[in-house]
Amino acid sequence: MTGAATDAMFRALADPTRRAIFERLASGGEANVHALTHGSGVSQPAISKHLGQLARAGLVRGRRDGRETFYGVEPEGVAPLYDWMRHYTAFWNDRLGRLEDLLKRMDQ
Amino acid sequence: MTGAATDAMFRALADPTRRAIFERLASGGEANVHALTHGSGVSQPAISKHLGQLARAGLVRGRRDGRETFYGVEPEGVAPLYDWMRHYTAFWNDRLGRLEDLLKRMDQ
DNA sequence: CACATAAATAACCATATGGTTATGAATAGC
DNA sequence: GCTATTCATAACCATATGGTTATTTATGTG
Repeated sequence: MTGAATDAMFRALADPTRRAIFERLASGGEANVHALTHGSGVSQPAISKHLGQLARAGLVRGRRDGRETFYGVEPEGVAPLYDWMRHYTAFWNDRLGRLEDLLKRMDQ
Repeated sequence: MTGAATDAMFRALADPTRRAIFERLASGGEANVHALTHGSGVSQPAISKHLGQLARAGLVRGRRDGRETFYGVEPEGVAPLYDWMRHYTAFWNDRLGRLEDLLKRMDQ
């Protein structure tokens, strides 16, 4: 039905702590686990678990550097969200479809 | 931070059964609880509870008619999703922003 | 080498969540 | 008026989920 990727993504984004992590990485760029833990209100293991879920959903990616791991957003990871919106809501389908047509015409 | 509406929406869409209900209403138009229950794999009370959560998230709306309640999607309810995508991902911000500019120019 | 720091994992716990059956309240139909 | 139907709500239950405190494994640093 809805595809495993879509499911994982929606579930990953359902938790406010995880959304906060994603939003921070999206706005501020890469950060290591230590930095993400600081001021998050939860423990380091909690952050690591959230990062794991976000990574499994394709929303972030970890880059190991020595004893640190730097995480950053995976921009393409949000695509299922776009597709879902496009596919299942007539309103946004019209709107986004019209926009996509325009873009296509511009590129020609 | 993320706004109560956004939070309610993401949580409502996190469950596959609820997404299925929304998708069905989006594709097939209004339906009453009885019809939505049929073939859903879960009981009528479960469907009613899901509809309640979707309604509280602003994603669907119920219209009482006699002893039936017809539910349909609330197209504007998905807006927080669009806003979130637009705001927190540079990739889609560029893409959607560019598209919105084009639309605006077309309207003038 | 000894020690500190970073992050992942393990083990555990309280609670949120999605489901169930039973019941209630309102409306339709014979 | 009696009965059936539709939906919402109540009460309850099993499990998923998000959190915690160890602990382990690497990697730096004195």
